Amino acid sequence: MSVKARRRMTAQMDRAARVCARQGAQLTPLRRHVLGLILEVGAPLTAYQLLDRLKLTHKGAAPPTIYRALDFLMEQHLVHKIERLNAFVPCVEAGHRHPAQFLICCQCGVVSEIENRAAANALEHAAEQEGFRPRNTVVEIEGVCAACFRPS
Amino acid sequence: MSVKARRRMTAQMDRAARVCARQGAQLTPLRRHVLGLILEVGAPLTAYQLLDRLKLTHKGAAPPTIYRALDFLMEQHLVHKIERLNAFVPCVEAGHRHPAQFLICCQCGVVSEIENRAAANALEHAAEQEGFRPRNTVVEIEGVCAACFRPS
DNA sequence: CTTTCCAAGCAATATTATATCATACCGGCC
DNA sequence: GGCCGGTATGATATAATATTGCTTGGAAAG
Ligand SMILES: [Zn+2]
Ligand SMILES: [Zn+2]
Ligand SMILES: [Zn+2]
Ligand SMILES: [Zn+2]
Repeated sequence: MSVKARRRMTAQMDRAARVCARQGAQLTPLRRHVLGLILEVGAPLTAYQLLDRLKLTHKGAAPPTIYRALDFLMEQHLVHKIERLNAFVPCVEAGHRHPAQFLICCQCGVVSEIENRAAANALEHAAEQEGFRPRNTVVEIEGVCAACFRPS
Repeated sequence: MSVKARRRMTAQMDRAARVCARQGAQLTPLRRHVLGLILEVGAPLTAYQLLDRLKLTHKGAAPPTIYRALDFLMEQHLVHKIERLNAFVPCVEAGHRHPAQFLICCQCGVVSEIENRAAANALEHAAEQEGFRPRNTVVEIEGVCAACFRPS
């Protein structure tokens, strides 16, 4: 892991701590550790992949351990679940509830979160035209990322 | 099941038959039966719910039976999977590949598929801005439907 | 008739997620 | 100190979802 990446990770962790403090939520060592695993890998990880990593340092971790931590982190808007992959990624704009939009490359597996207001607005409009009140919007776009399309 | 609903179902089944014929795909009795189960219920059903129903008339059906049928039906664009629910619904515009957009009511559970070009275009645009080539776009909007919001 | 292909049967297993009950810890409070 | 209520975690079991591998049978192609 590069110095740069480590610095970014620390910044994200600090941010997470502030977010939780603001909400009166407890970012316990365990939850912090799980968030750390998600941040350091930088790729979508399934609950059981996280569990395996957690077990290395946290003997006795079991499925509920990881799922509870993930539930907490999702409630605090620190991580997202990618439904198509049953995998979890850090939120790029941690701490705010916002419509989730993901680009999922089916060649290299990279998932990137985008925040496109125009698209979010269009979707909200579409829902309202049906008399529907959106609460939680998820967009998952599978395709080929720029890097894979032009393997320069 | 009402007469009207039955007629609609027959029409959808006929359409499915035409779609498959056009593709040289075999809508076998088993696959047809599974599609029928999905059409007649009109609510999202999980694979195992479908399996239970299938077993009533098709002794010996097992998980692969239903998953294979569902895979086929999805390939033919006759049904969609709702990732958030691990459940399957008929496609309202059967037979065409198209961006999937769903409104999921968290109160009554109703899922309705919409086809909003503006939103689809906005999303495609958003992806292309990142140099991403979308292949398969899924939108799942959870919220409160008109009926539940105004329980007149 | 033989080969080929594909759907379906069948058994086992893998993966993902939750239920339940017990224990530990931390604060306020008497 | 001793108790109490709330929250986080430990521990075990089980539920729910999905896939793999191998076999069989029947129809279509050659
Ligand atoms: Zn986010
Ligand atoms: Zn890629
Ligand atoms: Zn559709
Ligand atoms: Zn509703």
